[in-house]
Amino acid sequence: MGSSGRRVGRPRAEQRPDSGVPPRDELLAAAAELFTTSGYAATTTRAVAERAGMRQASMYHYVSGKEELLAALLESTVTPSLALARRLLADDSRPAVERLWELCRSDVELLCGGPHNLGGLYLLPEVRSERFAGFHAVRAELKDTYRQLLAATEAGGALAKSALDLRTDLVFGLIEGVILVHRSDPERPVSAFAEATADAALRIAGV
Amino acid sequence: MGSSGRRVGRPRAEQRPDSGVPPRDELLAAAAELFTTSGYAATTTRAVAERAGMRQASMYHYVSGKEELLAALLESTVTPSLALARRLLADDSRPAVERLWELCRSDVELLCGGPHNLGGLYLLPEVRSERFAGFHAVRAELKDTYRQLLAATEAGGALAKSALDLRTDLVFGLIEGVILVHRSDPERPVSAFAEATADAALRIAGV
DNA sequence: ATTATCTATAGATCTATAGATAATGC
DNA sequence: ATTATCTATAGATCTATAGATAATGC
Repeated sequence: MGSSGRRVGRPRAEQRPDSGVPPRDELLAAAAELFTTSGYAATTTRAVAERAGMRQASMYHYVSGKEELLAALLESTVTPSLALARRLLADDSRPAVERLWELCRSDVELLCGGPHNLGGLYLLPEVRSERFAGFHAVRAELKDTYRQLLAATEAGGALAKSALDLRTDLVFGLIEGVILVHRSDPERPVSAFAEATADAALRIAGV
Repeated sequence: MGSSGRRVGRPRAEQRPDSGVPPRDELLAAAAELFTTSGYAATTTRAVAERAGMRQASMYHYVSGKEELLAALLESTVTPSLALARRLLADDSRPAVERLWELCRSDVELLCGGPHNLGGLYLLPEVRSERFAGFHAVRAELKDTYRQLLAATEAGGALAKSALDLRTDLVFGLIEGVILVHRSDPERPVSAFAEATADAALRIAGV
């Protein structure tokens, strides 16, 4: 009954010590690593499955194909970020600048931290496809929260709509741009960098 | 003898009005468009060749394969930028802040302007490969020029090395980050955006 | 009986080469 | 003769399905 012990079904061809992680999650982790390193199109279902410890065909027992893996990974990156953004937006016990700073810091941490470079998924050309509409919707909402937080700051409240939109784009661009910085230098300690980026974001925002 | 008129060799299967552009350049343009839209791995040699008006196999008369196309495109994006950077670095008739601003502005213009989104090539995961060492070398030199210009500003001269490096990364990150901004909203007028980004870069730089 | 896996493979690619062909050049 | 192209295709994939197999569950 415990997590280890005998498992139903034919044993795997290559046995490994049971990690305790459900197979679907192992597939996701394998896909994350391979997609960010080699790209989506260049990653074969065989590579994903084998890295997750099973044969190529067995993958289809858990997912419908590569596309589902990418969709799930994308949403898992942006959803926690949006959750935090909403919490910060609602929390009026702290000044807006402070909350904006915190959102930036934590987004950089999310994009650059973690075992594999999850932010790197944003760079894949395939991501633009309509098939990932779910991800795009969440991301658009996240960006809108940046805009609202920015508007709620003292300096931000004075901006015309077009100026506010431009600053939002620049701030959001800086945050997503760190993915590229992180890609060229993955060794850099993340948390100091996240704080420095949040500082820079506020300077761009002019608040 | 003129550019139009009869051409040596078997005629193409699908004839088109002669564009006057050499076939290799047409292949490069086709590859640029397809690589940035669909990605490198997902773009087939057939798609490139056919968009350039020839059959798949004919492409090999001009290039050795896809890889050569990407290498050439990458270098063509970054080389003009480095040339300008060097000119600006040498020109001591103007204050360093002004020259840094100009470099930022013109890089954004280069990355986001142009017929196809050339900056989008930077986002391809394949670009990290050793095979594009030429591109990486030029890009590293470009980044170093940013650093030197930053160091030459009044405020920049006072920074410790580690602080200078961090600011360089942030500025360079912002500039490359505009590729992502431009990808989400390709309609935005480029030149105003380039100026706004250069302003933002100076604010990040703290100069 | 149910489940998780396996092996095998059909069908659909895609790349790069071989060899033929249809122009101009001399 | 030279050149730029073509058609055809071998060889190497890659995806997704079909059907077999080896566990546990009852």
